[in-house]
Amino acid sequence: MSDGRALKHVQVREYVRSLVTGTAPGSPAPSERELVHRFGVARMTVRQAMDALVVEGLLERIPGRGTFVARPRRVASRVTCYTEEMTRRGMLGESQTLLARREQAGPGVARALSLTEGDAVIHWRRLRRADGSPMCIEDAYLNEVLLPGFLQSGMPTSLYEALELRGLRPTWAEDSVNADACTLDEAALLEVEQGSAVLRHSRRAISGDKVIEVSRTVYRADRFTLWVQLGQES
Amino acid sequence: MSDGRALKHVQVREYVRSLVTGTAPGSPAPSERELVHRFGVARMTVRQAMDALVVEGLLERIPGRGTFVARPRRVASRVTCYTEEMTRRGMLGESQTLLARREQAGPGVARALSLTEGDAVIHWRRLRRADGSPMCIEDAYLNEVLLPGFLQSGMPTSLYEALELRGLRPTWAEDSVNADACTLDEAALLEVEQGSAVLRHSRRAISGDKVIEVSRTVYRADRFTLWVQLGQES
DNA sequence: TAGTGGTCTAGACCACGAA
DNA sequence: TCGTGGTCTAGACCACTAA
Repeated sequence: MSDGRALKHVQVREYVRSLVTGTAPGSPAPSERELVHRFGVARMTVRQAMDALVVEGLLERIPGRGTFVARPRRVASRVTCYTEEMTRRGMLGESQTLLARREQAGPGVARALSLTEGDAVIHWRRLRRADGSPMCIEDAYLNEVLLPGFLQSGMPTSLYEALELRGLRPTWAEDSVNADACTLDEAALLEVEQGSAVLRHSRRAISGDKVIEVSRTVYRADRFTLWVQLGQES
Repeated sequence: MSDGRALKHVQVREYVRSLVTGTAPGSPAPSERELVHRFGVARMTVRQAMDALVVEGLLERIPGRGTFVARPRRVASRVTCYTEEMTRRGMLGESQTLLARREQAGPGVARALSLTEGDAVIHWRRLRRADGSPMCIEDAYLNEVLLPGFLQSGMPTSLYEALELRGLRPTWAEDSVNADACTLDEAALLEVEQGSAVLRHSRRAISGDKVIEVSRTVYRADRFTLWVQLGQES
């Protein structure tokens, strides 16, 4: 409404959105014919606007009754990094860089990053704390070609936020998780006894067609439980 | 085309779907005007058909160029049960029921199943094998009200397939995973040493608004790695 | 310039739900 | 019976792409 240049179906869509956001699921939206009169447009235009909101999951059509605010969809877990995850848990996440350098990809990392063995990668190893105590050790490998000058620009606090600025925030990830006993070195860094239970987490983080980040993280089992929401539903 | 009673936009949609399924991403779909002539329908009807395929992720429109087969979307992990998961891994999954009975829900299970403490639940405890060796011990709790006669009808091979027959297949789940050392009892059943690393997995499986199943599973860490795909992309 | 998808009109008839 | 969404028509003009 505020922009006369806007497409009509966009005007109608945003008008309806502004009406229904915040209202309870089940609340009625304006009828299509009512919007036709209000905006002086054809009914197909109104339907185009409403279709978008239905696909978006905001509205729900019930034939013979009307259009109503849909109950919010349950949505699969978002791909987050450690910093975001700890913030979500209400803990203070800190990182201590143990290693940050350019390396030549070994066979495993090369395959995971869809590179060739020997290609340049950024290896970033961090001890991560939550509320002051050790939580995990993370080894992240990044495709250097996609991140020119990354090492020189100073390491960011949140990797994924830094990637977002470059339009490379991962929107999809392949994760694997298993249990193990920690090694002597890990025990020292995590401040637990050797052989304590740990959660090993591997990730391939992807944005578009590109594998952005590959990481292996070892979590203290006494401090960390992984949470996942699966599937997609109405 | 085979059914003259079918809605026109459905006819067009399924005709286009049959044309493009199996063809490589980037292959052109028929143009909208071509379909108008072929089916003798209005262009809006064709657009309705194509819109559905675009929303579905099968097609991709490029203004000024045409409509093309989209590259398949990466999709978040489906909610699967043990039987399906082992089949997917190419292993033979077997189960030995250790316990299957009606119980009164304790406080934890009641809350997880959105019931009241003392409500009737089905408790099903199984030792699960893969290719003959122990893989995990699973304790599943089901809302008895949703599954009348479930215990009497004989326990199914695949829980989720059985639920599907009743229209209660979980399409969404909240999972949590952590690492631990196994207890003496668990060690005996899993045929590992006491204190061996295990993966503890909890699930709340949901269909629609209803919590269908709550389970706690302890996996042998030497045999099991959990795989998860996160996010949703193009 | 010709073809494509994007937008839009001004009607129409239908099945279904509620009163 | 009346209002709702579902389907459908037969056009129109636009911006963009490719030849």
